[in-house]
Amino acid sequence: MLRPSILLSPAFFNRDPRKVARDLLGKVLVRKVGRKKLAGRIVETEAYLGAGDAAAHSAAGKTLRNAVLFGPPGFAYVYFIYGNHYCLNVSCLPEGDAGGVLFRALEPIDGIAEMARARGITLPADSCVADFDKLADSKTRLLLRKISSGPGRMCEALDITRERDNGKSFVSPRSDLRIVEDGYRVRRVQVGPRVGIKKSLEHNWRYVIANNPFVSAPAIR
DNA sequence: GAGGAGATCGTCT
DNA sequence: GACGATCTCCTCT
Repeated sequence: MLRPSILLSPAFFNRDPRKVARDLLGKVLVRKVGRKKLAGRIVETEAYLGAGDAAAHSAAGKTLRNAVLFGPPGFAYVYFIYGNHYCLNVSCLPEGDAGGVLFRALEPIDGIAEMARARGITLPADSCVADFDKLADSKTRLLLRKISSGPGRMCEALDITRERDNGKSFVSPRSDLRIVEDGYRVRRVQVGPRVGIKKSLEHNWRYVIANNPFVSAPAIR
């Protein structure tokens, strides 16, 4: 069940992607599919900058694919990767400056059964993330983790595709893709190098909620 | 549990 | 034509 929530404003995203990435931890990503609501707490992000960041899609300048990153802050940049997966980002910085935050993992909190179904996962009837730590059944814990622990998994769980969602606003109350603040407080944030890239490895621009079981592998030590 | 390899296709050069 | 901000399955330990 969600607590009362406040929609994040464009100003929240109109900042350095590294600050946005850190501050997004603990916020809730909400997806509306018809009358159903799917939601998950953001537990892992990565920041990508513009021209100075060789690992960023925007490093080589504006193209048809990455145009959203150069647009106004608070919009969805969705791309297709490895012939199999979609990845979801949010644009940061003012229009004209490229920058974004990649969502890497969510802790499912609403519409869990629907998200599991979208991933082809069948959950036991009594499974509930609220008491994850008390779940004795390690198989159920593993299944819950597989719903949205990874950028590709997360997009599949939320039914996000480039065709439908690229360029969508995260900050409009009418959008079916929103990020809200529900008062959750992050106790500790861990930082580390970004995953799956070969350039700019010296930067620790991956942010995770410490000890959260829904963070994607490899965990930061 | 860890590590390796294959799948598969859009984007860019 | 090469590469990639990934995931899953399979094998080995």
